[in-house]
Amino acid sequence: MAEPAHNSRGAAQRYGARPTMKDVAARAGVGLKTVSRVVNGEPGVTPDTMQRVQSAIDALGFRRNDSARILRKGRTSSVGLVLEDLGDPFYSSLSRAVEEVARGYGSLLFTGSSDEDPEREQELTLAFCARRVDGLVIVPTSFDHRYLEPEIAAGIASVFVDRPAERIDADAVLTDNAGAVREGVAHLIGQGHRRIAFIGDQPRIHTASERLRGYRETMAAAGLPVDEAWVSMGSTAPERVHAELSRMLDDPQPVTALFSGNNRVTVAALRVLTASSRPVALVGFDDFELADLLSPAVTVVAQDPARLGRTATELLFNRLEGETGPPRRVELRGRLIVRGSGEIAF
Amino acid sequence: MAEPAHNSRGAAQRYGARPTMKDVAARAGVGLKTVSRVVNGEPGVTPDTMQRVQSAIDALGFRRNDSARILRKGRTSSVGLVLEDLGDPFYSSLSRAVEEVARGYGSLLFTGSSDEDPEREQELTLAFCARRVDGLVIVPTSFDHRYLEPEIAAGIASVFVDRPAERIDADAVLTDNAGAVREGVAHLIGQGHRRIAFIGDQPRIHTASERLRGYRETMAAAGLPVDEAWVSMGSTAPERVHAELSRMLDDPQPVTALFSGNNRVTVAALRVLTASSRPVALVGFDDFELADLLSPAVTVVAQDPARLGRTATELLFNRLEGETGPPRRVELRGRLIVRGSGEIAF
DNA sequence: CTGAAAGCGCTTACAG
DNA sequence: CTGAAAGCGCTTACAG
Repeated sequence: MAEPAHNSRGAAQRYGARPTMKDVAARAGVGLKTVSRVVNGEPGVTPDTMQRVQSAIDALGFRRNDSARILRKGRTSSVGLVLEDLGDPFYSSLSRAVEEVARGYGSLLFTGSSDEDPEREQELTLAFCARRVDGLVIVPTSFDHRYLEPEIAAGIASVFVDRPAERIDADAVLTDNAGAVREGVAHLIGQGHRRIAFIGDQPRIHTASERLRGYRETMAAAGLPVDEAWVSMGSTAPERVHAELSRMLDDPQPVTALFSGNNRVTVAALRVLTASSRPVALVGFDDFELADLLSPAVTVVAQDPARLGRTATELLFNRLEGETGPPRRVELRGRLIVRGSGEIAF
Repeated sequence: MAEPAHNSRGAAQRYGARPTMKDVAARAGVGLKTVSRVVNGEPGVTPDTMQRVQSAIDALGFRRNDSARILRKGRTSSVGLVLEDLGDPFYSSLSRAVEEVARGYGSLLFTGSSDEDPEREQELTLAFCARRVDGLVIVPTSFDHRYLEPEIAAGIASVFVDRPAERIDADAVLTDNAGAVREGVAHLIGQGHRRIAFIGDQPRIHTASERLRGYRETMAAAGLPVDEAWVSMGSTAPERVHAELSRMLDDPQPVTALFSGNNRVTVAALRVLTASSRPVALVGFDDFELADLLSPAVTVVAQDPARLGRTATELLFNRLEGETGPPRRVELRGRLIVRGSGEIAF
């Protein structure tokens, strides 16, 4: 990064311009501490003095430098949020909820996307720690969070959300993924389906493998065999989903229903199913906008991203306010929303 | 907010625990400056000394406090993003693009939602300024940005995006809203429509009034009268859109086409149109996921939120790297995407 | 009611 | 190659 420009007088142009409390004190003819009192609304200043200080503040365009304040005070009143992709609707709802709660506690929010890259997650998280955020809300992507141990020991609160921490014991707020999938798959079985496909995200992602587990358990409980050709885990890129689903549909013994492992898979699958001649039942994991307007409308197992974010952030601030006790794990239930696509009977 | 807990020894529990460079120096038996050199990878340290310092760092779990560093250096390597709603897909795409560019310049991102409340915009923006962000990217909602003048004078770069600044001269990256609407409305006229409705956001929002202007200009240019009953500006809450559109459709002389002023209006309108017995043409402002899967698929005038964010942030960093010159205004073109709903002829 | 001194944890500018 | 002193802009603890 470029350094700030300096002018010929050798003073930093950009930041040297900024008046400080010392400048205000000099102009108002008072001590530094008096300015500090006025700026922070502390009592014990004559109305007359206060007036003089305020005039100096206005004249100079002074604004307190919170970086300096933070250094002295300890608390930064900021929270870091690390997630997979700020641009994804699921995470943006979650983010907004985190923001609202943090705001209620007077905290500002740093956000960053890990892009499902463990190294990037770590880099971001530690950068937030270096800024001394009071706490972290993390949608983790890495397999080892021991890198956070010194930070946590030093007092940075952290709550994991959507997925649990790996190799450390930490607060986590999750959806009961396996349970939610069980409900969705059982629903398909209830409609008479026997050959049910499952297309999910990369198996190394905790939620993805949990959801797969829910699928397998439900099939097994119903005494239905699972042909491994019906199961596909990997990238949620549309091309891959298209290819896999097409393969399953073109089989001489095609699947008659699909459970899709997240909203990206659902959207990609919809494009294939719309083009398909044979009706195929679909239940998707995660709700999405307009699901009710498609034909057929899409049956989903919905998570509540805002609630995940809100719950996690409340937990974070409880910790910051001194709540001790062992790490907590909160599980939220998914909710089956019946709309049509999941009720296409076999 | 609660103050950090203090223990009975009177030391700050949370932050007192944190080792500093001084602690590292003491443990390694070197001077403070040597630690600083090692931490920052500066040259001129014996491998042996470096080794000793590194051991001390690891043993103590030291991480440089960037708040302190920032105070001394001037630059904070952070950017503040203020927008309407982090949870809205349009803005979350924009945010992600801002994040990517900022990351490329080594900057962290503060984000905050104004919720279309001018006071909240100002509060957030000035809070970011107090943290001494290097620059601001703002989707403005207030009618007067003179509150930013001292900050800008003091060197905080700022770029407005999606909507221009009011009452100050500042860099802005916008979509040519009126132009894009003209294209969409002309398209409807081309399909034979004469009674075309326009439902938009609150008229005090710049983009909303610009889009309305585009509608009126196109109708006028085509020599078509506009019945004021066809025009409705206000909240984009689904209930209001439902009521207004229903009113227009139930009229003895109903509208035969609708231009919807943004994605929230489009979504709300779709629910009404789906239930309508008579086919009504629709062109929406802003593209949205799955628009192509609805029946009919939805014709839109698309903006590129990621490009808006990227362009604005690039401009911001150009300024931070010393580009002077008068405020710039960049206008991006909208793009008509023909999918079906806009081609329902009269 | 008011203010001078010390210190938060770093970097800068300088000297050895 | 190494380090002591001063300072970034505030707040804290204390004295008057």
